[in-house]
Amino acid sequence: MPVFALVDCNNFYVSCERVFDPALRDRPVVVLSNNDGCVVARSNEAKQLGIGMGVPVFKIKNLLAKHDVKVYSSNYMLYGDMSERVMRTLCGFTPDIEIYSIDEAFLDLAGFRRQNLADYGRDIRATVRKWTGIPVSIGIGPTKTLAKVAAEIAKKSKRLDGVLDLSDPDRHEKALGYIDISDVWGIGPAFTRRLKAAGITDALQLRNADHGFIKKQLGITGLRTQQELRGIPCYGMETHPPPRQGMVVSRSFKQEVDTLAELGEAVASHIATGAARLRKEHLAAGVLIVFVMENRFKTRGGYFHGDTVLLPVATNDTSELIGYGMTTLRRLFQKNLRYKKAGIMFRELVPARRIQYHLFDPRDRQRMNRLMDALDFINDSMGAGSLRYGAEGLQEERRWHTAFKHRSRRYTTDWQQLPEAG
DNA sequence: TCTGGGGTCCTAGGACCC
DNA sequence: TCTGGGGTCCTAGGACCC
Repeated sequence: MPVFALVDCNNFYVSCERVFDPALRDRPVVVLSNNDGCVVARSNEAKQLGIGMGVPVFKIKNLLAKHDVKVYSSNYMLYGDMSERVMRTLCGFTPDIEIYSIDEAFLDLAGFRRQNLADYGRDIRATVRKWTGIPVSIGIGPTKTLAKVAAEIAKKSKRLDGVLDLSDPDRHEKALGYIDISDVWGIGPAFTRRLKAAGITDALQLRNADHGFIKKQLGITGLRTQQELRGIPCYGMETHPPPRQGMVVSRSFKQEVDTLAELGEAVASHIATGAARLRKEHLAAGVLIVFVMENRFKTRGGYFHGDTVLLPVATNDTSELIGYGMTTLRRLFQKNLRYKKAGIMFRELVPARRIQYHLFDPRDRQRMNRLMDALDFINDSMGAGSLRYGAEGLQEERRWHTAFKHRSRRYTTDWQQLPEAG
């Protein structure tokens, strides 16, 4: 039987910014989504001001100004690099680790049962803090869902020192009573509504509810969540990530766009990004989907316009994919529409080494592979976007670009942007 | 005026077949 | 005029996660 520990970075993006700017400590700080649209991370001080997760920035402009909240655009290069450092540190404590997201990992501590697990957790927490500067909370339990519950309480409680061990079933009842139904892993807004309508408001009530009722209301997923709250594991450790099923690259625009030329640049650049990612993962796509979207808050419906291309041979060749992408976009494009977002999806992914070639394929694929290798080498060593296709556009300021008005420096991944000691 | 991006899984319903 | 039943596969939409 595994013992799950969830290690959860506190306010991760904000914590990353604080590592490199200690002046942000004890101050309200928020980090924004792409295009500086919504709040995606908040310091505890910002949470206390009532700033919600996912709130559009324009709705809280006054609040931000009034309390002098420090605002940052997303800096994914920085956060991705900090995440790697945290995960590497965790790997030193056990080989049985599942990296669940950029800021969370499950560890299997079954081999450490003879020690005091909470002590071991505190050791992990202190080490991560010392080596990376990132504060974490740790929850321990017999299922992933209970480990999540424990971490949630550990994060909020002042007395717990950031670690809570719920491996003893006698402690479940009290812990579950603290947890609002909407904070349970697997219970989102729709399930919360259904459960609250039936008078179920906390995790303890959910655990004790009639399982036939839960199955009927929430389906098999809800039932699993309930089982997990009862200490019966439905989800195991996934130490090796399953192969991905698809890949999406999309961005909304700084300003709305109404010309085919601009949309073409956006789509071509998303294809270039996605194809490079495919090559990095040694995959090729059998299907390309191109889509453009109008402003979903202004259009009554039907704001999504997409079209699918079945590729004759699975490919990760940027130039070939841009060719198909542009043909598709021309079919899709409508004059007099104002577009707010463009994107591409790759589906039917196959390992690049096992591509099924065509007898009468007109392309010299080996030659193109060598070209892509050279392209990737240059962009890896000189920075993404150093070498681009003309179709992606070359101008500095375009309406379709994404806004990042408050981005911090790439402290850890760019020699030009190292932190300076004064 | 201003509202992110990238994933997975489950389910219901339709098409199709025998 | 009567008018089955069951299996599989696919897709779209909904729900969830971070």
